[in-house]
Amino acid sequence: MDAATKTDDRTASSAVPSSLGGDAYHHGDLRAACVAAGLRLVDDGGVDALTIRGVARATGVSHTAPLHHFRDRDELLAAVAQAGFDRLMADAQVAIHDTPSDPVEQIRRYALVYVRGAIGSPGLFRLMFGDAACEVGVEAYQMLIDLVARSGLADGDPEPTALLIWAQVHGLASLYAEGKLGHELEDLEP
Amino acid sequence: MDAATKTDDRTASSAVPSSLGGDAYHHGDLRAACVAAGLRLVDDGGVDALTIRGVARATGVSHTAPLHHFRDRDELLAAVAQAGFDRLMADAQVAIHDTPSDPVEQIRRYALVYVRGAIGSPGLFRLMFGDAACEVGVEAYQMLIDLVARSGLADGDPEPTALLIWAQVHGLASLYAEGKLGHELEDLEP
DNA sequence: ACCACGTCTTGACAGTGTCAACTTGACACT
DNA sequence: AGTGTCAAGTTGACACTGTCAAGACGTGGT
Repeated sequence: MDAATKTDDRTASSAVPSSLGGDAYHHGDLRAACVAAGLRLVDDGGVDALTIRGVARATGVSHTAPLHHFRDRDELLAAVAQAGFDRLMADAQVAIHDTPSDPVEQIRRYALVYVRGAIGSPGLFRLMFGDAACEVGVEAYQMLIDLVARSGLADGDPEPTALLIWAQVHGLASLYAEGKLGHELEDLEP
Repeated sequence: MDAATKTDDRTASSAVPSSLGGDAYHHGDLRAACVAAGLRLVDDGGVDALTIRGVARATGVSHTAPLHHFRDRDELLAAVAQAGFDRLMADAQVAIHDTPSDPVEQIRRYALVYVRGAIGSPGLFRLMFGDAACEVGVEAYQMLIDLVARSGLADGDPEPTALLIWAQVHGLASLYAEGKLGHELEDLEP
């Protein structure tokens, strides 16, 4: 067991507004520790393995301690999904940063990050798009809209085009995450 | 309902629910009844509402009776997903039957059935594509491959083209099922 | 000093999946 | 007849989960 206690880096979700109250208390930062443990549990074990008592055990606290940071299990799931989106956005930003003058190439790299994320962490991907985490993920979509707008692929409103691209990429990623695809598209990966 | 199709395999040949008065010790066809109840539970309540004890209550048997027809909960989920695919296939067959000479139109109708199914029963759709029901659903994919092969849209192997179409349609359907889309594509529905 | 509040703990309750052992009914056989 | 086998359904139990109600701990404010 590593890093279960006192995870003191920018682990996740400092972008959350102040409505969720303070952090850094007795445990150090139990909320962030729960999210980190939740990411690990989801990665090996799927969404079902992400339980309140599971993250409590993983962080070494009692079984109801996480409930002081998440109203119920759905809120814990949403927080972990938010962390997944943060990671996705960060990866996309890194992948895009190399070619700031080629928006079409940026869209392609965005799609690659998306699909690779689904392949690498199918459980997390399924949580991000398959559960009550509805509000979350809007930023990732907005990012694609901006890319399409800058690419000139769409005349006028970029949203319909972005929607189709999103659906195409999301569909491929979903099928990969479900294991329904093998290596048909491996040649897509540069 | 389309419950009594091929669900019978080991009930001793006859065992027809003659005089299903309700007091029979042996339920007429508990397996089919569990699948039907499971479809209802999933429709209103989502995948989490589909529990062994739930279908047992809905069918009026004891809480472990379904376990004689489904090894565990996953097998129950898979059976309900299979029923969903059966319904999807039947709807697609009906929609396609009108225009046997226009494969491209058939593909369009297939996609519409797919997306409409996701909108009409998001919980069932999520179960069909979001859980351990991996093996299931191959027939629906095979059907699309056949349509593409007959349409002449692909030169040679129809599978890559079918895969892209499937991903596009599946992505749209997923986003609808998750409630991430409103009515942007309503004009697609004729 | 004191008190308040946020944090965590203990303890409990209702559901759930799943197993073991038993009972009931329907068939086949000699 | 009787007997046996076996699928189908029952009760009961165990471990696990989410969630609530009180109480204990420690830190900060006054």
